[in-house]
Amino acid sequence: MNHTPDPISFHMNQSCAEARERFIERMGEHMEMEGLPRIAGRLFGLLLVDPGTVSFSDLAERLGVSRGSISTNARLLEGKGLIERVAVDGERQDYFRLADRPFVNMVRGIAARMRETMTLIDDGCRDCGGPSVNPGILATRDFFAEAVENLEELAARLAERCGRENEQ
Amino acid sequence: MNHTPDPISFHMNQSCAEARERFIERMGEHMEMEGLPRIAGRLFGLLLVDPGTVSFSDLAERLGVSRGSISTNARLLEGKGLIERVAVDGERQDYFRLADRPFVNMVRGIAARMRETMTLIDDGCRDCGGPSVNPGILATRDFFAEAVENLEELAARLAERCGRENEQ
DNA sequence: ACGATCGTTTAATCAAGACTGAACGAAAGA
DNA sequence: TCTTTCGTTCAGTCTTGATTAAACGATCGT
Repeated sequence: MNHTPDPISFHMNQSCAEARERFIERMGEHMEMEGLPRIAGRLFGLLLVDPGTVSFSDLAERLGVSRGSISTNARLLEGKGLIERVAVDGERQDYFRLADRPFVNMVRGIAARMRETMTLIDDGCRDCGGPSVNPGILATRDFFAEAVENLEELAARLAERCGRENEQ
Repeated sequence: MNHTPDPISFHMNQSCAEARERFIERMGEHMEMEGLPRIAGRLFGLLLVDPGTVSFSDLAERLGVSRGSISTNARLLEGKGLIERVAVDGERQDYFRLADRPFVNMVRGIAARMRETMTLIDDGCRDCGGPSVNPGILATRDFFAEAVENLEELAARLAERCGRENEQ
């Protein structure tokens, strides 16, 4: 208790902790911009910063939100393949950690949504294919096709790199 | 007036019109899912299937929305580089059509936003200073870097292809 | 000058969803 | 069995943002 911490490392830890907090908030804002609940983004950010597993109630406490919010948003992130729920032997609580390849799954999710858009436009091309169709719709379809291909390429590259580095 | 249309082409037009309506609505729902106003999606869908240019008030009438909504959402889509506002010589009204190089600017916009988030994370890393930057934050930063690079690559490819096809 | 028509803006309404707190059923430990 | 702790769910609150109608300034035609 009466131990004065080393001023340098104390300052380091201090600023590091602040940096982590900022990172978590930033991720919350970013994910909110992307259409997800802010709490989901903060939860993801917390698990990104925290190397180990974090318990359900720790999440609620550290993020300062209700257990209900943790339940909902954790399930959401699980569904997106960004985090994983793990059982700890002696413990009754659920624990969470980052999924194996969170960003790969994230990009794949985006690609899937875009592919949906593409097929929607594709159907439009086919059904509205009268003589007087706007040629712009064809270019649009091509764009989505290329974008989807591009994203899946990116996902593959990320997956490969991920596998090389720590074969998760 | 007393001209009975060719039954085949008449039926074509009929089903085509229905298909277009459906397409417009679906595009509205889809864009709503993507975080844009539904009207913006329907407006975009209308210009996708309709050849040529459509006037401001035609948009309002055909979509059954107020002129204010057209004003707001058309500006939004213009900002994203998806549609263009064109002046018709004899007309006072504004006319709209699909943008010449759709999506290039859109992709650039997405890339810019991601780059912004990335630099924010970067700053956070730097503030933390020491050699012991959180590995999770580093991985996130790297992911954003690669994603941004990837997007800008895609934008460049699209721009080039666009320029080849109609040398604008 | 006047009236009409254009697009924009603003205040107000309205719906969607994020978040919470309490209630609930399940499971573990006493 | 009783109590506690767990995660989920549901009703309710609250915020955000989409949409509209009306007011507005600008511009054209007369």
